[in-house]
Amino acid sequence: MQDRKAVKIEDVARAAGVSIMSVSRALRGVDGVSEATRARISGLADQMGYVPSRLAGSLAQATSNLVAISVPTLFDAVFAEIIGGMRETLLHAGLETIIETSDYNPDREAAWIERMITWSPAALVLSGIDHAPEVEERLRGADMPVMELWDVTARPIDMNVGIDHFAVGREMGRHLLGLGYRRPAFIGITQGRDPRAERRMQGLASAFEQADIALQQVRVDAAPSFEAGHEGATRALALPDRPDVLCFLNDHLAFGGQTSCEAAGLAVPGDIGLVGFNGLNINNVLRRRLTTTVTPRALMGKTAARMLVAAIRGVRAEKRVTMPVMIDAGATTRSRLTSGAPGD
Amino acid sequence: MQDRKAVKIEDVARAAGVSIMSVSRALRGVDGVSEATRARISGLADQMGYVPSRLAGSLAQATSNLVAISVPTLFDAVFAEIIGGMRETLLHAGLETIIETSDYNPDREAAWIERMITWSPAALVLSGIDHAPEVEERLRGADMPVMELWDVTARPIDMNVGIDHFAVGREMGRHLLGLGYRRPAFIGITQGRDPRAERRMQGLASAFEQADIALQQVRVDAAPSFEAGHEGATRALALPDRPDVLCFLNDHLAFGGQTSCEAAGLAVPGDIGLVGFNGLNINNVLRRRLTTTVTPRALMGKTAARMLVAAIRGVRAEKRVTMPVMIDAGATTRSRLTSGAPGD
DNA sequence: TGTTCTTTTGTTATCGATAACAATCGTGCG
DNA sequence: CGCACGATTGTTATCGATAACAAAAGAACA
Repeated sequence: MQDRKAVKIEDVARAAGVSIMSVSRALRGVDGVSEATRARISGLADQMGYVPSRLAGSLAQATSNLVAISVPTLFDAVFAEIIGGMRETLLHAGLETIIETSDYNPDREAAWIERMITWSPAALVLSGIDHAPEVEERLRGADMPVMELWDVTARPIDMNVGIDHFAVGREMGRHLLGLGYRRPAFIGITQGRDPRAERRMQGLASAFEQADIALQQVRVDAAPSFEAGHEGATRALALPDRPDVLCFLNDHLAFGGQTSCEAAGLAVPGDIGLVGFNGLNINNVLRRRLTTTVTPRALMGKTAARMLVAAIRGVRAEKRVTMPVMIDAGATTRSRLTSGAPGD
Repeated sequence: MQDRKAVKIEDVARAAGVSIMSVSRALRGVDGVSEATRARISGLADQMGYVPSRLAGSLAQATSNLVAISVPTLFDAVFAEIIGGMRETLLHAGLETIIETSDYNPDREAAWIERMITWSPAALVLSGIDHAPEVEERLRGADMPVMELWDVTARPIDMNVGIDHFAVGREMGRHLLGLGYRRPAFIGITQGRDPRAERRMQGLASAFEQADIALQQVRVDAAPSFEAGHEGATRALALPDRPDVLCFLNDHLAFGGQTSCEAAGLAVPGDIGLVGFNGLNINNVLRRRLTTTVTPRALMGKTAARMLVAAIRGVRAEKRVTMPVMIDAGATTRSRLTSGAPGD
């Protein structure tokens, strides 16, 4: 019995000698069929190789079980981890995920949202809080749950789970000040491409500013990557006022920068400090543990997914969650003990 | 004019004073409407904020524009790159992608395929050629294009683009033999979880076997990761017959293993050789370039996507493509020149 | 000017389910 | 014994599009 011609609900109904509604009810597990007939029907459906059509089902219900998720990139394990954190919870709730990579481009995100809306998704998940102008307007009107993830804002489109990037940067800045660093440099990619990184940089700058220290900046015109860090660090080391600590956009760049420093014959952390962001797993196997801020990616995903599932089911409790982060003091900055905090 | 109550094709038709079929034709860009009315209709549709329903459209056409892609994991940049390679081509052809991570679990893949079929996807993409038994049977019958990616087989379900992992392993084995290595060890994860890695291992073993050398094996019960390589290398170095070259499942494990060697006070490549697989970008910024096999991930994805698009449009030319790979001699194995190939 | 062919436009059935309401069946109770 | 109510089952309309066929309008030609 190959399903040469796909069997549909009607065929099952005929075979079972019941109406299609009974089949529909039986297979969806909703109320309104006796246990006896439900068992008979679902047995028959299995046996006949019945495959329901989500297209038809979703059309009739005017909503699908698709959760559409947009992230900037999958090359950064961070987003893979966030997605991983969401997926299990969503799958458990019978929701399918569809993933887009916007490549840090708001217009791409906007175009994708337009396309996704044609699928009547159960919910929409966006990375960050910076969107193309038309997007906000579009989504605030819709009654579909929208989750903005990874960054926080006082006025989310709908729901929001993330970390406070400005505070993260400031915290790290204070930490570095405490360790005696006085010539910090930030190494990132082209201004504005990664708004979260910009906010961290601003936080960092604000911390140093309180000590009347200016944060130097080096920008590489590339995607956030090992290579970008490598190049950025190389350029930073050539600055007239050579920095005593390099704060990278994230761990990836920091790893790439590390080799630049070694190539330049600089000892880490003796001659120069290196700081990343995220606390990737690779850190667990490095000889010299990177000083970084550890972000709760998987937990963030899971939290967001739980809130989404609740919202989809009509329960709307909390709307905004700021997740805690933790500085990993690491070994690529000098430890407090040995710091002789030289005035400059 | 917010689309409080979603405008549908009928509303546009009424507004334009034409039938819904004219609107349908006009907006899809199919033949059968004059240029004048097409322009008028699509202008009106824009203005009214009309958003077509893919659910309805796909139901009527009995096929969606969804291409469903299953990969083992997104934590490995390799799969992110393959997906990246496909996406652009698919998007260009008006196809949407939906991604699953099976976590190297055939049953999860099988369950996902069942779920995806309910969406009438335009095509299905699977990683590798090893599937749950029911999957092959299920898909060979279906008339939907199916692409098996990343590995090659003489008898694909439908289409197949990949590399010959056995040959890759054998090639590397010969290379290492030529460099004088005589005590090789393979470091992987639990047997069978990653079938491609097993085939590479077998290729490696077969090369060494021809020189009457046995390949030792170390298995770590974990996901392929930096940490797994770290632990595997540590264990390999403790073997009674200490290996002179460690062949890791992939670059990730090799990077993790590198620190083990350094921690053990072994010089690379002086005391021990390290070999990876894939040629990840990180290799471009390492002080010591990893000896590895470079795989054409993005190109593979692009090639597969092109073939899929053709198949979806009804053109079916080539069905099987084996992509070339290249050994990157790197600096974590001794160079031919300095090798004194000591007999053991 | 009438006929035929080609374009353009419209009508109706259909895709495969679910929602809302209608009908039937038992059973408890006065 | 008969009525009413809850549990089960069925009927019809609908979701929002496309396919297939039908009709009308122009263009070309004798």
